[in-house]
Amino acid sequence: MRVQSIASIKEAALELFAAHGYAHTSIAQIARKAGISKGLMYNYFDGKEGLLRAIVSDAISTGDDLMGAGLQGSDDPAEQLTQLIKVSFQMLRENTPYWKFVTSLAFQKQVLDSVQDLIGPKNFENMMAVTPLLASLGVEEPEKEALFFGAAMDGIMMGFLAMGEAYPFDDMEKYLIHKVAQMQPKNSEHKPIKK
Amino acid sequence: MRVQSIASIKEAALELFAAHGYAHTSIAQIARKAGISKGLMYNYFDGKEGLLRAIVSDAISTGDDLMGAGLQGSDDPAEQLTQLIKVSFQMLRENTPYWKFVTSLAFQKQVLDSVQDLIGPKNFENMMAVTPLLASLGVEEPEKEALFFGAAMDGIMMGFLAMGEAYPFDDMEKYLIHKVAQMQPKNSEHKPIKK
Amino acid sequence: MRVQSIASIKEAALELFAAHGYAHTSIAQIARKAGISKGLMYNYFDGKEGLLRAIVSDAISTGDDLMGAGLQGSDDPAEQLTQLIKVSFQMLRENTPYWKFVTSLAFQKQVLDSVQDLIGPKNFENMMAVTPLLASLGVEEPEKEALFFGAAMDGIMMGFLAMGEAYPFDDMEKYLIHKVAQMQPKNSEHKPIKK
Amino acid sequence: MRVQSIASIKEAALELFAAHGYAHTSIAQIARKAGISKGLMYNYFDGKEGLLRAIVSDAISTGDDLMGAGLQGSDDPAEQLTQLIKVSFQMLRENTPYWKFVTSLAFQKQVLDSVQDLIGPKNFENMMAVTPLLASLGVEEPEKEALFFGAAMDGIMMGFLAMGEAYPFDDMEKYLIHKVAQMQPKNSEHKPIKK
DNA sequence: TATGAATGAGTCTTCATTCAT
DNA sequence: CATGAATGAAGACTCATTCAT
Repeated sequence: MRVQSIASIKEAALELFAAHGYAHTSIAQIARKAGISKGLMYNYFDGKEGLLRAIVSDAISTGDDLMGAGLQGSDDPAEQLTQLIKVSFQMLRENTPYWKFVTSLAFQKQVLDSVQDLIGPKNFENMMAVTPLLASLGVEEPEKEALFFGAAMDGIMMGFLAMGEAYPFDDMEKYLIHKVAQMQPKNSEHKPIKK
Repeated sequence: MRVQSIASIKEAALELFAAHGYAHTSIAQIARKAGISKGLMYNYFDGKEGLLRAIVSDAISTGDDLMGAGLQGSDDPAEQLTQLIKVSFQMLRENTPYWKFVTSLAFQKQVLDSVQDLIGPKNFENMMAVTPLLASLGVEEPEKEALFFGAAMDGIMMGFLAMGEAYPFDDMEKYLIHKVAQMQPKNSEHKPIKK
Repeated sequence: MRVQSIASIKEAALELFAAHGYAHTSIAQIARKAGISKGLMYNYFDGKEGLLRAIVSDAISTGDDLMGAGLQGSDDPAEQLTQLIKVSFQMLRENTPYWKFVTSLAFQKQVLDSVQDLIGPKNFENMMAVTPLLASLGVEEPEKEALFFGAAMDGIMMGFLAMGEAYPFDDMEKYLIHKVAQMQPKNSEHKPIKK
Repeated sequence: MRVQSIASIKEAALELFAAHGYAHTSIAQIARKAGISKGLMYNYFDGKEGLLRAIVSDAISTGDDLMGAGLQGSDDPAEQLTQLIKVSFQMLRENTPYWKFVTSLAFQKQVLDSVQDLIGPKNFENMMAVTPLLASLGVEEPEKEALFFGAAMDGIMMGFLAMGEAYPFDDMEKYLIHKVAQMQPKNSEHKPIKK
């Protein structure tokens, strides 16, 4: 029962935050949508901000799991990169308003610092994961290329989130995968590095 | 005096919006900082939202002017691209909080739709400007590459705006310029790079 | 107009605080009684607490003025002490609920510290004023007697405030004055000290 | 176990009331500190108010017991008065926050009337106990002197409670005892002071 | 052109109390 | 005897906007 309530609160809040933004979603709206009283929310979360934190935390876990799963599907770096791209694009496609919301938090001073603490390190972690893959593909400056690659991913997401269906999202996914394929070292005699 | 008042209102509002966000800046604060009364603001702008619209509109003009100037400095596509990059990075460096704010607007449902109408087309326009440059550099799929390139620019901006000084902003600028240099067509007989 | 509003807010708040206590008086009640909107209160005072502070501050000023006036009516210490007593009792008689309220604040942790800062020093100041009077009346330990005297005054007030009309307030006033009269030095040959 | 629970609830509530005030202590806090559930509290007490009433009632009993013990230590009125003073001061010294809280209740309209019914008569009872002692010491107006004396005690308590360590509490105790000693009747042939 | 007093709807948050289990 | 999930009313505070002057 407890678990049920918490879940429905989070769910309702997430949808409303994604639809109208954090600031423009009231506790009353969340409670109404979740089918509970306003007060109950405060039994489980540390205010509106705590609720946001919980949601973002969940989101990051989900993202990490998906990314992790993408990496484990293969030992080939090119394949892994491709998987990473596919998983990311799929995530965005399936839950567009939600990721739009999470991304927007990175820019909002008005939103609690603690949330930014959760989001901030993600960029860095992503780069750390991609760098060795690029290195084993023979890229000259793998760290910078990882940053560049990550930036492109973010930018595509940004374009998609900002422009919506008008953005050639699927084409960009293919283009990225195509670029990865081009990175394939000619002399692929030495086995891909197993990580 | 009318012009003077309008300018000081915009200036004050911009600084406050950039510093605390749109939602967390009150009309009272703006009026105080601008040295005018709350009422006067309503003589010149259509409420808080109208003020925001005016500011964003100015910002976009400024950005366009800078971009245009960057393009006109040379006839060589590689040079022009390089200039575009340099100008963009410089703009961000010189006015970080301001661009962080403008960028954040792209993600905020809470902020007036009319503002998004101003921002939205920018991505497309940028792509339109870059595509012919890439084409003359012999890039195979210039449209997609323009989008990709623009996305990378946006992503770098995002990283810088979100992470601040921790982001290797200068390095990324060099890396981008380096990439442009590599695009140089083989038959570069007609125009050697000057700089 | 501004002055008028501020005055009516203070007046309404004072009456309500005195009648129902600080915690049990709502901003809505104050606004209704003062005939203004809830919001206006926040234009002039720093919230409910700021309003309280302003009221207490006013009260202390009033008290100081009355006390000062009491002391200036004569050069004779016994007369001055008597005046002090009379003025104090009169103050309590005329504005009982009000002083009950102010006194109660000294005991309330829940009420802002800054209010206690205003009230706290009063006890000390009163003692400082009475000590020289007692000294010139030949009292052996004037400082302690001043504290004792002040304590008795406070205690009488407390009794009156707690018990209301059942407390022999007038009798106690006479008794105090009688005690002061007994302090009169027999050899009153040396003139009273002029302060 | 019932007794145990009741005791721990009272104890926890008393400490919290004393530390943060009645209004600023929540049932949840009390239950947590007492190690029981919120619901259980309502099995034993008639809500928050009933709990307060029970606590105050206990406090008054304790006070009465101490006072009674003080009176029974001797037959000499002066000795008895001295004992009363010592016991009272000791009580305050040992449990300052607690008495500060109980005293504050006398001033709080916000707190249940029924509590004031418990506290109110105390003043009167104390006077009734002291009057005969003063009479046998030859004081002229023993009733008024008893009230005056009681008021001084209350006032000292107020000063101590309001000002804390800054108040010369110990000195005032000695001064009071000194005053009692001076009341000694001239024909003190029958019983010299022992201590 | 300019002021700032005034409004009132909208928000978050707290908490004593109830009740199904 | 005991729990704690759930409620809902109440309260403090914010702020864009209006309007008489």
